[in-house]
Amino acid sequence: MSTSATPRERLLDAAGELFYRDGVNIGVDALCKAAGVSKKSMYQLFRSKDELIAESLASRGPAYQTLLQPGAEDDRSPRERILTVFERQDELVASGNYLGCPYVGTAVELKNPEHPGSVVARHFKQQLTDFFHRELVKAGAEDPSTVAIQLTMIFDGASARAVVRAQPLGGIGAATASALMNAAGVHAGEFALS
Amino acid sequence: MSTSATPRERLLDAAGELFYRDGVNIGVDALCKAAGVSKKSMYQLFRSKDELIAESLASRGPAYQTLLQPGAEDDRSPRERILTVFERQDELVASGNYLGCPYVGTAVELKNPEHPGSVVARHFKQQLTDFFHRELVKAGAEDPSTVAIQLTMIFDGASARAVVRAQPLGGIGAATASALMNAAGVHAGEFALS
DNA sequence: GAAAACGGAAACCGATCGGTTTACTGTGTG
DNA sequence: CACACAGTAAACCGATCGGTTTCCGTTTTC
Repeated sequence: MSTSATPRERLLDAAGELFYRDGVNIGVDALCKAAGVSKKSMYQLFRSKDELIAESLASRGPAYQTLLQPGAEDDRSPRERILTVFERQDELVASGNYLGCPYVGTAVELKNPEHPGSVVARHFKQQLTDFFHRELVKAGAEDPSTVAIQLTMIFDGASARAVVRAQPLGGIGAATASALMNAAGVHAGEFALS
Repeated sequence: MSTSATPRERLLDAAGELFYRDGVNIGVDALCKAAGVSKKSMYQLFRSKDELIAESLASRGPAYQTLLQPGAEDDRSPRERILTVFERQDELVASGNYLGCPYVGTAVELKNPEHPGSVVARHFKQQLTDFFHRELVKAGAEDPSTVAIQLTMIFDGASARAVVRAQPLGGIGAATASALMNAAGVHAGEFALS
């Protein structure tokens, strides 16, 4: 399984998994061993462990985004597309071994907002907010900027709940997002100017 | 300042601060040095570092609760009492050096829901939800159990936002809680049966 | 086929990890 | 006075930390 990809890919994959599962304090030795890569190679591919943290987070961004957000070919209503994010989060939690949003979790562990990993986390969260914002504009929401932020907060709040409770969410995220969108004038099946 | 309290109190104080500021991976040596307590004393006061993590979290619970929740003497409406929590969170973030809810943060770092520290975190979060629930019942909310959970999620979502953005929240938590309570039939100045 | 680059295994560095132990200094208490 | 107790300082333990270096085999490149 491992020797097929390049050392860089193997490292990014192993780092993404182990930093998430064990936290950013896992040792470089364990990381390299899991990736089947020597420390020498690692340190000539990445300047430091901190850079590897940031790069592994960034490299998993697109896949994580695809996992949560419906694609452009999904032509359901903006409201349903937004709720899809929360339903997929629900499934992710229910599938077990969910340890919270990797980006928020890493930012929490790093403590330092200027750490390159924290910068990546900030960027990813903004992308999620941007997705919500696009859909809310399509739905003709009154204040899409505020509601997009609120939906992101609900997403992270549901994530926090899943972590501290270590139990399935039971649809509470989608229910909350739904209630909030109702309050913001985004109703079922509604499109702007239609 | 430090030698006045007992070694146990000094340790719990230093642990509460350093585990929050630097994460639970801070070393026992640094902890004892900050507390002015020898490692020998520490290890005969606490079975292990893990136990110290849990005990320090638990010992700060009441103060943190008092910091966020209005006291019983505050006779404003349940809705206003609930919003007070989010306003105080806002102030906490604005005052700087906010690194997220200590309980959620520790649970995230520990990764293990059976860790004694995670158990304390779960208990504290339940207490916050219980506070919301009591106020919602007083206000005659339709589904107080669900809304109490949703408010807790908004609290933790706002906390996550503060961490990843490293900026003031600007009242977004209270605004979201407000919108959600409106949707749940909890309006300004409203008391049940009055 | 020679040379250069790639990359893994492992030793090595000083520092720190969680935890134990020894030695010593107070501070009462009989 | 003697004794026990509480507590600090510091050495000590094996393991691991992030990071560097040496060695050597394999692959690519001309």
